[in-house]
Amino acid sequence: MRLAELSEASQVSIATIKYYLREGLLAPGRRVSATQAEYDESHLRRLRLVRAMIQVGRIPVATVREVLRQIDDESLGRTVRLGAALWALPRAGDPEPADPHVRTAAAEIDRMLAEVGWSHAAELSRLSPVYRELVAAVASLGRLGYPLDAAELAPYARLMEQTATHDLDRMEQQGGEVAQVEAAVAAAVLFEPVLRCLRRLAQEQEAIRRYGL
Amino acid sequence: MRLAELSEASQVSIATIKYYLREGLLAPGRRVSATQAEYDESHLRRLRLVRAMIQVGRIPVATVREVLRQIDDESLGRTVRLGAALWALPRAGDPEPADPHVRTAAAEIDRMLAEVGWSHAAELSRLSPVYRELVAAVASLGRLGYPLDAAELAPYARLMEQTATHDLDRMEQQGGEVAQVEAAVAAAVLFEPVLRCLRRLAQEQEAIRRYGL
DNA sequence: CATGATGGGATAGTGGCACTAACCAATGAG
DNA sequence: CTCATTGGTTAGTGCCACTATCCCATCATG
Repeated sequence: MRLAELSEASQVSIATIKYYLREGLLAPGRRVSATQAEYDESHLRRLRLVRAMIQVGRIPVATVREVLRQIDDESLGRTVRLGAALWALPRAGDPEPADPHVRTAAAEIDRMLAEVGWSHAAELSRLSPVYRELVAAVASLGRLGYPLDAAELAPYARLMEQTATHDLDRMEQQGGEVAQVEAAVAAAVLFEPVLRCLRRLAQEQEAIRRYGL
Repeated sequence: MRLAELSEASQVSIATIKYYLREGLLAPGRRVSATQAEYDESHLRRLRLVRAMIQVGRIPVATVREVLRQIDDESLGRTVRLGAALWALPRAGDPEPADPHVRTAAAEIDRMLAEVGWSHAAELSRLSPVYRELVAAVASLGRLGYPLDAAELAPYARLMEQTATHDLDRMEQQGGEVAQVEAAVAAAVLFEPVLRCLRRLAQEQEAIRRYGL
């Protein structure tokens, strides 16, 4: 497959593919000669993943590069690679630890972690960028006047635990290690719009059920 | 409260507040005189909502304006106002109906709606921009090689149904109508990062549980 | 009353980011 | 031979959320 064909198959313009090559989001093709390069299915798959992360997941190019670096790091085992790829994802700034809203948010989240039984890995969790992002999100809700305590967070956490089980089940159906980690990233990133839409549809349904049309 | 005080209380720069006033995201203050204006708690609350929507929810300014217009539309009842505000939120482009991935995605979603019992409002659902966004999201997953069928969507839908119940319970705890609709928007928009983080934490937990550290 | 701060209004500029267009010399296919 | 394609490079575009600056009519204070 040449560049033009890759562009045709992926519906991504040649200029954009060149840009991705430049930015290191796509491995260079196998050089057939000094001015010809051959691309294969793996390039097409990777290109689609990149597009999906950027367009559907709205992930900045620099972050995508970082995630891909983890996916392709052969020196890591599956779990670590998966974790590393997921840890590379968050894009929110860290919370300000002096802010009182942040302090109460962190305290409630810790209580919630204990409540749902994730506390055996609470130390690990606190290291995770996801944890800090969660603190920031809960704090900003508190600042807005919608405080969330451990009791309110816990049921949501349990529901997300169930979705996570589904997610990993789906991941395990994939073949190779790279494909599995790619599937996990896809699940983490691309599934989010799906869940978001399902939740809003469910909200509409529930509102209709409660208050009529 | 004068502009400088509003800026101080909200930690939003005067220039930015002026920008929001210009863009119609914030009602002008009560004019005390030709060159003085007075702002109150409602301005502060609204300003915080706007900031949260833009910074946490990454919602474009034009969309925020549209959502606020619905929130403030006194001529609508609560349910309609809520629906209108939520319908104003989506920002993804409509799917291309000719695309085969889109067609299968739509078919599976319709089967899923029937399966989870939302079909009594399926016609309404299909009108909703959320529905079209869902179709686009599922289609793009399919294009990436991760097809989702009705059987896989349904459990997620049921889980989101449970979160939606929680959401509306929380909303009903709010006092006035505007506050309730604002709370619903906050739930729809600002809760998403919280859910996203919880899901990723849960994925980490589950990965550790399955594969060890 | 003098003076410095504050207000609204307006306009132009900034910085980040994801492309996008254009050009180039080398090369390969028909 | 001739024309299309390649990788590489550079500069430009368009959007968007601010941000900075100016203007000058007030207003608060001494």
